[in-house]
Amino acid sequence: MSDTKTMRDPGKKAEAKTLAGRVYEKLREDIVGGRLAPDSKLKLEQLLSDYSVGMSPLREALSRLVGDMLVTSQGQRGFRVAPLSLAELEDIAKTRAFLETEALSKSIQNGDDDWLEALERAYRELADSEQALEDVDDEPPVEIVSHWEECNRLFHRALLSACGSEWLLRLNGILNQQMERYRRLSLQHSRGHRDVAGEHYAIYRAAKDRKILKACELIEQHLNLTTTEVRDALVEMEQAEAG
Amino acid sequence: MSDTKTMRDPGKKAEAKTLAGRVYEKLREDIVGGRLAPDSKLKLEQLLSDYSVGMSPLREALSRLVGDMLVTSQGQRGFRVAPLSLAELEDIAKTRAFLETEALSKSIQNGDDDWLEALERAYRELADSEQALEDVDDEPPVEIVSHWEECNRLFHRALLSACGSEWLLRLNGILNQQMERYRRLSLQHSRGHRDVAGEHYAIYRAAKDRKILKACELIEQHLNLTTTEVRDALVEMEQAEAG
DNA sequence: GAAGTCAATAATTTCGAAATTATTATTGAA
DNA sequence: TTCAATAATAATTTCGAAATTATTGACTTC
Repeated sequence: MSDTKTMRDPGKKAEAKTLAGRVYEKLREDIVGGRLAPDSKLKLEQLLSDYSVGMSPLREALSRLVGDMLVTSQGQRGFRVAPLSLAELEDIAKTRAFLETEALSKSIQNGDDDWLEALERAYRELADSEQALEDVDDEPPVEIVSHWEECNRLFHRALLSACGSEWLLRLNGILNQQMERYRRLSLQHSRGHRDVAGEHYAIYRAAKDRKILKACELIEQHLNLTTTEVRDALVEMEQAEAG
Repeated sequence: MSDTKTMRDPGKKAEAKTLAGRVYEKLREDIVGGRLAPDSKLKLEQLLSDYSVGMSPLREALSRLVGDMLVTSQGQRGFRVAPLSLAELEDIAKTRAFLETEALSKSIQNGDDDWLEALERAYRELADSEQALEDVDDEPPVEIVSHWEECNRLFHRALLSACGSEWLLRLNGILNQQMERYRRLSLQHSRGHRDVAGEHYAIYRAAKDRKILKACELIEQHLNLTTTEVRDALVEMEQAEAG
């Protein structure tokens, strides 16, 4: 029987112990996953029953989300889900590319054998989950998709993990979370004309071979392709709304 | 009589309307200003009476500070002021220089006449406040120092304001706030062998003349000098503690 | 009819005590 | 004496209702 108290999995963050922490995570997932619509009002009474908690942990969770810029609050007028916009997408994408190429470059420079080993493991897990996605015909079940998203996140993390700057990673993480909102939004509109697995492999090889410039170019291209997909989806949605 | 409702001063953020917001600002100032010692425990009962508020706004303020990385919280064990360390100082300094040079470069590229005008105003205010600092003999009164800090912040803001990326500014702002904690700490130990006013003038001129590379070099040097001062002060303090 | 005032309603914000959890002190056994 | 278990204490966390503030709609006035 595994003891959860001693299971300090360093990769996965331990499940929050306080109610406030758990609500924070649930709310964040619901915002990033799009179940709470961008710019929609967050009515406290509604949330109280939806998440089955009292006022204090709920407000605490919302306050933390304000810090993450996933929720906005205007004094005495409650909370809203942070809005999405084309302009902000461009901004987030550019800034993220800037941070991520820097981190990748430093990571390849500094990364030791342990880093390479962890990178290989992360890549293989990602490749496996991408294979699993290929193997299903139509709509992949959420479980598979959700596992791929986890692997994808961990692969990117592994790539940058040796950059030597906790703050660079942290700031990039904030942007990742923002970008993830946009990406999830565009999942339905995805046309699937992209070889994401191939892109990942190329990045992995360049990093493994310590080709800094090549790896940075590839990851920038990788991010840009995602951005383009999201942008198209967003434009389409805004046109659908207007028309 | 001036109507505060219509006074939307865009530079200064309007005073928070809720109790939670005001406590947040007070707490933040007390942490950045060093009145709450790094790594010290934040006892709720103490804070309740110190800031004369109830539990809810206090916890809300603390939660937001956790998001700003000025406070840490470990589930069921309360809050602590985020610790300071030499290693983190280096990290923050490097990351900040990276973001700030990028933002300055973009700002000079994009900045129009309005930007230049605002920059000139900000510089002149800063220069005035630096003159005021020169004019007093011994310990300058807190009022003067505090005004200089405001001007300094606004000058740096004006420099970067045309960079075209809200997120770059926001992330840099987070790092500024962190750096400010360290800088305040080192104020007592400052040896005054620095011509900060001269540095500011040089940066201002380079930006005004659109010399991108020169301006970036100067601001990087400017930040590095501050970092060195802070580092020396920190080492000295740690030695004093150990000895 | 438009604009402003004022009550009624609905929402957010705040309080203080109850419940839960960590920490310390004490006791008993090896 | 040391260690483990347990009781006492101190702290954090949570609840639900009271207080405050915004919003809505009816009503009067210009």
